[in-house]
Amino acid sequence: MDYLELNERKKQILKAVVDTYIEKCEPVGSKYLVDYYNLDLSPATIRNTMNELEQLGLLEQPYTSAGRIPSSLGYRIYVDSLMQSYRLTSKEIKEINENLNIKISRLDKIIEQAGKLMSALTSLMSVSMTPKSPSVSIVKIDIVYFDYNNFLLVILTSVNIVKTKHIYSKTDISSDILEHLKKVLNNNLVNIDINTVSLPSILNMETMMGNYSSIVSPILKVIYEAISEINEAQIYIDGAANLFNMPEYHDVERAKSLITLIDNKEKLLNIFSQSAEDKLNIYIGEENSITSGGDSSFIFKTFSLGDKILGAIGVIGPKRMDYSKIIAKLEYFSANMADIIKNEIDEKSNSYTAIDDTKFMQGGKINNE
Amino acid sequence: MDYLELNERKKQILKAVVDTYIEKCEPVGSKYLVDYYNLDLSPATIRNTMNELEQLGLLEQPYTSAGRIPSSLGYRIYVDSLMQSYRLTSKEIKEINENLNIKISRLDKIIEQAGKLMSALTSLMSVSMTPKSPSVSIVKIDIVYFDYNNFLLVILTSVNIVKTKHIYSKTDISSDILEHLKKVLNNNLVNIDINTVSLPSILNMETMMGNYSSIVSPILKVIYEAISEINEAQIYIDGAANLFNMPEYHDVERAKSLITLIDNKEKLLNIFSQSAEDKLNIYIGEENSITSGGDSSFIFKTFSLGDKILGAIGVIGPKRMDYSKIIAKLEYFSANMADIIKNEIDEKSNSYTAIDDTKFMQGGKINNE
DNA sequence: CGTTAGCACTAAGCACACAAGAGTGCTAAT
DNA sequence: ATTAGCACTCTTGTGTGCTTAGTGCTAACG
Repeated sequence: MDYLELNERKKQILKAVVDTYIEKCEPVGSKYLVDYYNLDLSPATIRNTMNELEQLGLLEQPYTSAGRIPSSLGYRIYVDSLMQSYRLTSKEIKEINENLNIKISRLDKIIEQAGKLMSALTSLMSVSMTPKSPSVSIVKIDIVYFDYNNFLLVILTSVNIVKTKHIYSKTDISSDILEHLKKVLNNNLVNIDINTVSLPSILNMETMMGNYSSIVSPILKVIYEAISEINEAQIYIDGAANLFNMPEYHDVERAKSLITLIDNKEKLLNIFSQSAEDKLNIYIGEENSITSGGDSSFIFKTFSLGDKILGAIGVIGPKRMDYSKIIAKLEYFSANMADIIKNEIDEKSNSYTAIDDTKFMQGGKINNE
Repeated sequence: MDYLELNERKKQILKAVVDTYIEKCEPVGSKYLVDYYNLDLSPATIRNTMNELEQLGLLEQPYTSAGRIPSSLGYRIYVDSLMQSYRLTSKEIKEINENLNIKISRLDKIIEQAGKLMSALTSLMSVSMTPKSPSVSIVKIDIVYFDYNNFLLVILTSVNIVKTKHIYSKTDISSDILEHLKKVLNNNLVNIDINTVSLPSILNMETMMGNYSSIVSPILKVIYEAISEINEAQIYIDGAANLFNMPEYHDVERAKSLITLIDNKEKLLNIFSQSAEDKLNIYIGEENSITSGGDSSFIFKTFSLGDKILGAIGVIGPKRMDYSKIIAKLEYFSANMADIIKNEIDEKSNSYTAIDDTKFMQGGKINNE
């Protein structure tokens, strides 16, 4: 089904139906269009056209002699070709800007916060994601010494991710051995693509450690783990409760299918990862696999600083969502996220910024020396 | 209303009503009790007793001439005094144990995973929390040097939390200054209660840095931030979709009130923090403030290793939940979490374990030296 | 020939009545 | 003190008819 096959009247009526349905969430009848759009046509003519649009698979009828609602394909044509792009009002921009003045500096927290804001702005459920970079290399490896048995592995990567991991060793390890290990690690792991690091290649380094190879072997495994975990993305969902304000999710089954995403984010991760960067991604109804019934749409966009992808943000809601408005907000958001983050760096703490991280050791017996 | 004021028959009937209602989720009538419990009484007698129990505020009638359902107070008496404690079957224990064999080592991930397991086991929504220690001190502070402008602050605490935070400085900082700063920090911050660290006390150290005070001043602010963030607890919610399987949450408003918790975890944090440690905490209906209508109950328990609290885990669901079974599982869980975590330390990676942590620097211009 | 008026038709929504069923409270008998 | 019996209450389900929104079709119209 192509947009070009539609004559002007069909386009006009399809657009009118979608616009109206987005607003009212009720099947749209011919009379309504006559009353509220100046089409200069009689209801009968509109009915005929609607019928043809139904034949084309762009409109649907919930039951005989009800009004029409758009099909997924109908929404698709609408989004691709018919919809007017919405211009944010200055009031809306002001509202966003006021809230974008985020007072935190961790990228993951910023992204989480952005998600919260996005769901508040759209009254939908928002999904935001920290970056998952396709090719990352290690810039530097360090090991911080706590005592003979406890260390902190620090890995700095080319995408400015700092990965830290606590290492606990039952056998004592002297700082000499550690220094040696550090050198070997930096010589062998720096500047190569993380995805090419294999367990054997890591264990190769064991032999380079000569006498210490057996002591160091388990540490290397931990390092391998840390490296493989660097690309783990984080997904935040917010505004789930918003769903219940929309009539389509008063049906418990539908609501459930979206709430399930909160527990199981893999699906979202898949969609995110197989989607285009820096482009608006729109999945309508059955076009995405996130909902069983195919009643929901998912729109998102990545945002970046320079050539670095910083994350992605989007919303999930009923097929009947106000695409143009949401797209406008999403575009504004992604365009400005980079600036916000940049500003943070400059303003925060008199030219200082910090990305922090807290984790727990599991009862390792760490003593002050 | 005290349990002791009830005679044997009242207790028996109250228990029977609660048990039945938990199972059936339908008002319980006198005839049902006669048929399924050998009370050796006629329906009429039971009706009289039920009436008295209603006067006492332990039972409620949805409408004239319906059966009875327990009130919050009724559940309370039931939970405190009437309920038989449930013994997990060997099959159930086996099921738990199989799933408790968690293959990860980060405490926060373990707790998240435990939450997932708990919700799967109970078919309710689970809530789990990482520890929030009342008194923590710093054991060691380190600063890892990346280049003249980028460092990683590492703080090791007495509760084995490793807090890391990236520091970016516009002005170059030599490793000499950094070494000096490290000494000052360790001399002044180690071994004192974190809650007593104030911003002025941190800025006092500025003067100790002599000539460098102005350069170091912003870094100290970041350090203060890091310290104040150490006690941040993390809350995980899982199994939200389970709610929709229960008739009480087919009412959208009720479901909404619980789903809201996912977006706004403060409420849960409050309840967690004002509750007893190492004791089972049970909040029935209006006894908690998490739901507007007071239709839900919240049960949780902290778990610890030695005298260290490792976290808390619990479930939220309808007042009509199978208290005895859930309590049994929660107890088993909290009793065994410490062991699991301990085992992890021993088994993982040939006597090594690691707690990791990944975060992002926001476009700081970090270069390999 | 495209457009429209007119009309028959369909299905949902709503109100209403009515019967069945579940379970009560009360009273009088045991 | 307990219970059988009965009237009463309220929910639930079903069936009926009316109304309403909106259709599809046909025949007339410019």
